[in-house]
Amino acid sequence: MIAEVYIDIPANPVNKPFDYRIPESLEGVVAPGMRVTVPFGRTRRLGFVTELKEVSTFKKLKAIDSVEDHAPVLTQELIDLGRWLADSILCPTVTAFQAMLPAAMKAEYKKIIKIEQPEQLKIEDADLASFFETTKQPIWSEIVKSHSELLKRINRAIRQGSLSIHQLVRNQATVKKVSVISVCATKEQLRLELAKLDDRAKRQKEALQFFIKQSDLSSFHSPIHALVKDGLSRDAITKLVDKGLLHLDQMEQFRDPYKHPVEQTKPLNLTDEQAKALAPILQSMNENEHRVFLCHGVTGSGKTEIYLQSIQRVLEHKRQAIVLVPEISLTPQMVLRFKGRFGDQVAVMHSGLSRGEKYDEWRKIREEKVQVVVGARSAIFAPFKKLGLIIIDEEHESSYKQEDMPRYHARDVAIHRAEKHHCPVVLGSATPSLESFARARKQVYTLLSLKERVNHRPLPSVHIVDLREEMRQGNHSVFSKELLEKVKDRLQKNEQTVLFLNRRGYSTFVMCRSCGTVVKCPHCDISLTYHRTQHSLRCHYCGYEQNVPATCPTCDSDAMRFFGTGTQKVEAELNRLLPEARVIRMDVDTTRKKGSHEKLLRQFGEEKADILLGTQMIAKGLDFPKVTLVGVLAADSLLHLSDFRASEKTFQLITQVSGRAGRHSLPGEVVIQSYTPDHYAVIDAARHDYESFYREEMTIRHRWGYPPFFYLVLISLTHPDPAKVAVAADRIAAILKNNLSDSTQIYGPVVPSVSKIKDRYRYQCMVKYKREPALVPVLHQILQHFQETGKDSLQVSIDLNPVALM
DNA sequence: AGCACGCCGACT
DNA sequence: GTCGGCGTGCTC
Repeated sequence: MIAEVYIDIPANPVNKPFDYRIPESLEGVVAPGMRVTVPFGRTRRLGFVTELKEVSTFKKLKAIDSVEDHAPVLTQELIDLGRWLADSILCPTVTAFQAMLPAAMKAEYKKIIKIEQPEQLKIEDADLASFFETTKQPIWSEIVKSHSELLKRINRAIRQGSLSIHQLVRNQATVKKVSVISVCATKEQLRLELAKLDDRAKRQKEALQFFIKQSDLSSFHSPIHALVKDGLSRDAITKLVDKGLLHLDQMEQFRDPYKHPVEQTKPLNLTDEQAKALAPILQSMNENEHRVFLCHGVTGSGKTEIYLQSIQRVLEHKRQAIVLVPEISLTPQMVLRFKGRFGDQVAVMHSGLSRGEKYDEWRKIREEKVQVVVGARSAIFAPFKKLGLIIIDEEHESSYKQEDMPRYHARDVAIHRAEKHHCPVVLGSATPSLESFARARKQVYTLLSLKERVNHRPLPSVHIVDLREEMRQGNHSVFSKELLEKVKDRLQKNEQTVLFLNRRGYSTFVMCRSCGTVVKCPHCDISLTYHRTQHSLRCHYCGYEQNVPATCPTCDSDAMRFFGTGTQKVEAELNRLLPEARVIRMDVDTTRKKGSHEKLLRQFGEEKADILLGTQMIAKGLDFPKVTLVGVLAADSLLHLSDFRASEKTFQLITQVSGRAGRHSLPGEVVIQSYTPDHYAVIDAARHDYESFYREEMTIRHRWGYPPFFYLVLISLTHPDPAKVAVAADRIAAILKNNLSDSTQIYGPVVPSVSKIKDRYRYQCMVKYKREPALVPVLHQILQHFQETGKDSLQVSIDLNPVALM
């Protein structure tokens, strides 16, 4: 038998299956979807078996070395999905496979130097021989790092055959094991041993007495650490194991990040609206019919309950469900809602888990120990065999699109998988993406509308504050008079406030007042942000950090001033203006440590703070009864991005943040501060009028030829040498113009607004098209010709349907 | 991605 | 003459 194998090298020239002979010893063991180690060129690599066959067009086949998995890690459906994905987003097929598996399953490659002829080596190079005698595990890469002076001599020894190099392929995935003790003796035998034991063996006697006391010895088993915790001695137990009275077993265990028992909840009564929305989803499941639903429901309209009750039906049908939630709203609160309803049938996948935990959650899915997975983007690849439903909450979120290779959109993958499984997809959002809403309008998707909050809580009243007016009246603070008054009022009433600002750090840039120089990152084309806690300037793109210059680096004047406002500055302002207020700040800087995100939210929930101040990450999912005021400090901070989705993002953000107010019995109020208070994104968000925003934005998209009216492709090039990128960009633009149809428009090459990142200069070309059959072949050709490998080379990245034009 | 092959310059 | 620079091309 012959296996087709995709080699674990994400590069163009090896992006095709390689044939390998299956040795007799592995006949019947190797199956499609398994990982194998194979000899490749002069190295050994991991590969994915995609197919078995009888004949190959190749004459001399190498044999598979070993199999890495007992059972396939990719189902047939996922293998096909990987191929489809690679084709549709132009990435190597292995990259697609890799994305479907937890990181722990990525192979680790090591080269180890082995001594073949110790005697010969001693004669030829006694020095080297003694070096290898003292190093236990001579790993090639480590020797290159710390003993590079030896390399020449090692190479010569290899040529002469006294040393050789061994390629190791290590699978990082490890299964956690626990030692379990059972008893393989009768009580009689135990009593006999007890009598025989020396008086000094006090601990062994204790242990024996413990086991004699057990009611049912034959079925007794317990992890060894539990026995130790109960006061028995580990040494005594192992002694008894040695004597053959006890038995020690290794048992596989899942690492469980959510081990606390969860109180079970029951389905809630649905409102008429909710019931009306749920019915067609259930019907579609009953009929095994693939349909895409767009559930457009205002914040607080009870979409989650609809999800939960649809999943209920999935489980009744003995099928499985995937629930995608944006990473930042995958809070413990959210997880609890699903665990509360479905208990241990739920696996959770998100970045906060350790490698091992993620691997175990994944294994629970593959081994069919769970029926539901709640997770961020990559959970869309959960290896379920009988999918009954896929839910994508907050469907408009840009985090569903992976921003680096493989650049897939979880929504597209979901729809593709659901088609294969003949099951529905439910997209949920209070602010659907224009693409999705347009499809619903065209009846490609089925629209489900929830216009009211559950229990008929009114949507919060929204006030827009004109910051220009505020400036004219001499108020240069980050707080308008109105907002500050309202915050004070909440403090007095013992209610809580959420303040939202989309910038972290203290101030966004440092400028010299006398010559206008702005301090920039030496590696990126971006101004540095001042962080007050460390009193340093930092680059939010590459992490570069430097001290604040005392004088201007250009003109040497000491007129360096801080401009722009970040969360740190707002925090300082709050402390100054309202010293009695307790403030929690949440941004990347305060939530870097594992678990701190949850900790801060818990503190706020327990009313240990009056004000929650934060960036993006507080816009979603928060549901605290005492929050009656939400302030958006700079509503237009996103509007000035040179991105056709700027208005859409602004509208979504304001709507989402506003939704945090007044979710319970106390009525909510929202204050939006803006320099462009008459922008339709601001006004429509304030009026909670999605339809109106949709109409205005669609007119603009139509006028400028943006999605959903046209499709986009963004081709980005980077190179350390600005001249080289420019040349390549020109040539690529020419190829596009020559090979694509006339109705397709090619823009660029242009230098993007951030022209350099991490010492690499950037250029971009954009393609706008409606129908373009030649597109994929032409893009393939470009990748083939221009994509180089290596660090100081031209990097070409192609983004089909980009979500951001950065 | 690695690694070898291969063809040019500056050294024991 | 050799060592070693990195351009090119292949890996079932």
